Formats: sequence, structure tokens, C-alpha cells
Amino acid sequence: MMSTTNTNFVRVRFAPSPTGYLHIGGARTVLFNWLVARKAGGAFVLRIEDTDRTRHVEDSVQKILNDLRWLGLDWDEGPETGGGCGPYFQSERLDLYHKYIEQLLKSNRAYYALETPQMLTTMREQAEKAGGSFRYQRPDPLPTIAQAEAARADGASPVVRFKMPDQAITVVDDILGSVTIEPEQFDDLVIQKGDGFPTYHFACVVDDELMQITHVLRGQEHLMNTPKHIAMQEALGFRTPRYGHMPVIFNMSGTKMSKRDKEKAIKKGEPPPEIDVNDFRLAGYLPESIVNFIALLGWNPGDDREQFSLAELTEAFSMDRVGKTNAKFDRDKLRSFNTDWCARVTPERLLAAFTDYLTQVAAVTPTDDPGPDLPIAAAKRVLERSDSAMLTSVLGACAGFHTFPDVLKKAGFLFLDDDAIEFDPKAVKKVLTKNNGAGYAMLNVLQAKFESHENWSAEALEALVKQTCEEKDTKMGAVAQPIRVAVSGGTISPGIGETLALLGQEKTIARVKRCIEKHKATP
RNA sequence: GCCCCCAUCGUCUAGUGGCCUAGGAUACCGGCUUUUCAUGCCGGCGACAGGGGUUCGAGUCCCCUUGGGGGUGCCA
Repeated sequence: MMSTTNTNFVRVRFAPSPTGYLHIGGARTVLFNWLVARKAGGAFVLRIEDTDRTRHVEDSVQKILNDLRWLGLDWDEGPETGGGCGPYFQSERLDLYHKYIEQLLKSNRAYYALETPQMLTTMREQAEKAGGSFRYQRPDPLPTIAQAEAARADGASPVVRFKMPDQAITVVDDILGSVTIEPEQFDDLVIQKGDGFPTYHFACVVDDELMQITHVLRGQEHLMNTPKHIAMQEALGFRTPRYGHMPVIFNMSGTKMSKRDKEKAIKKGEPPPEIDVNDFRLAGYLPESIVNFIALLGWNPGDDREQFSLAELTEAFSMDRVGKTNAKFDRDKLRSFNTDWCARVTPERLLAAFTDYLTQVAAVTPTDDPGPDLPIAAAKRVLERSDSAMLTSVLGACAGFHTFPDVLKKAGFLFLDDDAIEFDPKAVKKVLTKNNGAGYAMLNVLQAKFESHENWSAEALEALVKQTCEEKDTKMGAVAQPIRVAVSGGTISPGIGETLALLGQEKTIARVKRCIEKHKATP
């Protein structure tokens, strides 16, 4: 019989805490883990770390799952998928943690501690005043189990602390190399809270073992946690997975990208920056460009290539090309990536993404969140008044746009009621009123032509406009611009032939008429 | 304060001792294309944090300084 043990087997995980939407930095962590798994043909596990009941946010698991799906990152085991190592919610694994807590207690590698949070806070404040950092002093003698139970009966909530070994610990890191930390840097950490829940450190170590995680790829903010985890693994007889600590992503200002940036910007009256994956979705980005962009934040292929689909990333990715330096999140460059991707994907894909964008935006309740200025009304209107064929044409006509809101800005007027068109005074002055109303004169000529024109295709209309130019011995601008203003209220629109074809003959004529009449009413 | 990590154009980065008068992308500036807004194309500006070593030779190796970041929770 052959051994079926695969020595190369790879299992990685992403373990978010359900406190809101998926953060863009978290998205990069997922992506890299996902890539490691897919590259190796291993498993990608999703685990929900909901051990802090005070920070739990309703619906956030669903939100995170949605964000992952939108990005195209699937998981082999986890919520809604199941798997052989479940449950995948830590709050449903309490018995498991208790069992290992017992083991550590029995083997004298952990003990009950009776200080209250208030006492610890006071001690910390005192240590800070003294200019140093607080180190928890292991009690001597240690509280007995009987004492802990008595305290609990008394209404106290004893915690369990892990005895950190008195020896240096070396973290072998696939990204940073070896990092050795001296024992003085650690005190005995709490592994079970007063409410009986495990702390992050403990649950994480137990689950990584039980879920057979082979590689842990996480943010650099976890580097100093890793020695603690290694010490616990040793005490419990667990294996130590391979570790890799990735650089952190910052704002252009150098501050850490955080959800609070949004509130700050709103307070200052500025548009809030996109921070969570969902922000980018609502801002009209393609998941392709987000994935591509964050992949290049800390990883590169070693050559000049910059465009990568998920499949191409899977092919090209390798851990040894992950960098060590923190990166700033350059939204300008992301925008450029998005422009490229919008031009690159198939019309079908672009239509699907645009429809998703409109749907997501239309579903936002303005009172939900004092977020950015989302074109909610416009999105609803477009959804109601168009179909797939129309949207495909609109997207084609707007080719070259950066993000989906640009499409709405450029072609949104198509979906307005004719009498809802608002004329931009500047545009009116520049292209219609100027030169003794030459623009209006042109509109009068065009109106007659439009009424008798039969072939209402973009090409034919384009030809009609060009022909008018020749007749009047003038440039395109003198003909196209007045039409633009009449039909859209401003000077921005797709090519003039496409614009009119998309709008239709009836509406074109109605809008031109209305524009001329408005002028007569207020000369 | 203590511990740890990091350091190339504004930003993301290539660079693994001679291919480097440092390459690409983005941003910015200029030009071309053009019926508006974009796109596209061409060109330009722009960096090895500083100081010591090692070496025939250093962006690349070592040390110090400086700067940035992380940790120091009954958060994850």
C-alpha cells in the first residue's frame, strides 16, 4: 500500500474578526493566502474569529463573505461551505478551547490569575508614569484552582494565563528571515478571559493546529505575537506552521488606513476615502483592478509586467517575491489600473460589473451611512429605464472612462426626462449665446434636419453632422457642441453620433426644441 | 522608555558586488490625435536617507546615525 500522505500539502487560512466590512488591507492578506493555496493546489480555509463579544457587529460575517465573493476569492472550507475541520466560527468551538486550557492547567503551563481589569489598568498607568512598560509579574505562589473557584463563587471572573517560558524564541519568517526575541519582552499572557472565552492568541493556536494550517501569512502587526504562539504550540505539543509577516498598507499621508479615516474626512467636509472593499465596489471599481492593484502592493513578478488577472497571479505568484517594506496606497494608480481593466474586459463582463455597480448603489439608503456622494437616484433611474443592450451601448460609447460614476456623468442625461435637463449657464453662454446666438441658429437648422432624417444610426447621424459642417463651412465644434448642450445641458457626452443614436429621434427633437424655446422665453 | 521590523524617483517598484551614465508603472509637465469629456500615442521632469567600513569595484555586504512602521491589551 502506498502512503497517501502528501508532504507538500498546503493549508492556509484567513481569519477575520466580524467587526464590519472587509478592509482593503485584509483583502490583500486574503489574496496572498488564497494565492499560496491555489498555487500549491492546497486548501484555503476561512475561519471567523468571533471571540470578542463586545466588538461583534451584526451582519458583518455576511458582509465579509460578500466582499470575498465579489473579489472572486473562494474558500474551500468555512462558513456556508463547511469542511472537515469545523465549526468555523470560534464562538462554536468553546469546548475545544476549554479542553486545551485544562491540559495546560494540568501540566502546570498555565494558571488562574485573579487581578481585575481595573487593577491591571492602574498598574499599567503607573508603569507608564514611571517611564517604562508594564510587565505582568507572575504571582508567587500561584493562585490555586480552589482559590480561583472561590473567587468565582464570590462574583469575580478569574482569567487563565499562560506561563511564557524563560528563554529566547526565534521566529523563522518566510518574508523577514529569522527574528529572535528575548524572554524579558514577554509576560504571561491571558489565554482565557473572565467570560470564559479564549483570547485571540489561544484560539488561533488551537485552531491552526486542529485545522492543520501549514502556512500563516498575516500582517506585520502580528510579528510580536508569533513567539507567544510558538511557545503555546510547544506547550501543547502542536506543530508550528510556517510564518510570513507581510508589510502594512498606509494612506498616502503615511497614516494607517483605517475605517476612522472616513469619519474624519466627513467631519472636515471632505469626501470620505475608500477604505473597505465595499467602498471600492460602491465607488465603481472593477474587482479585477482591485485584486491586480493590491497584489502589487508587496509583491511583484520580478519583471515589468503589471497587468494580472487572478489566474495570471496564481501562475506568477511566489512567496519569495513578497517584499518587506510598507506601502502607501496610491489611489491615482489604482484609478489608472481600473481604466485599463475596463478597457480590457469583454463587453459581457463589463456589463455585468456595471449592472452590479448600479444595483449596489441603488440599494444604498441615503441615511445608512453619511458616506460619499453616491449617485443613488441616477443609478435607480438607469436601472429602470434601460436594458442590457442599451447599457452595453452606453458602456461602449463611454469607453475610456476611469470608474463607473464617470459613465453616469457622461451619459446619465440619456435617462432623464426631457424636461428635467438642466442647462449649464456657462455652456449655454459659450456654445449657444455667443456670437449673436450662432449656436441657436445652428440648432434651428439641425432641428429641421433631425425631423426629416430617417436613418437614426450613430454612423448616419455622425455623417449628418459632418455634412452640416460642410454646408455651413464650419468646424465640427460649431455643430456638435450646440447639439450637446441642447440634448444634455452641458458639453460632456459621448461622440455626437452615438449620443443621438442612444437618445433616439423623438427625444433628440424634443430636447432641441425645448432648448430653443427656453432661449426665446429668456432672450 | 523598552523590544522588533523596514529604508531606490511624490507613489508602487526592478535591482541578489561589475550588465546602473539606476529600468518600468503611476502622478505631474509638454506635444500629437480630436466634435466635448475621456482614452490613445510620443517626449520630459524625477530616486539609491547620511556617515563610516569591506572590496580592484557597493544601490547591492557590515556597522553607526537618522527617518518611518509595528509591538508593549481580559482587541484581533
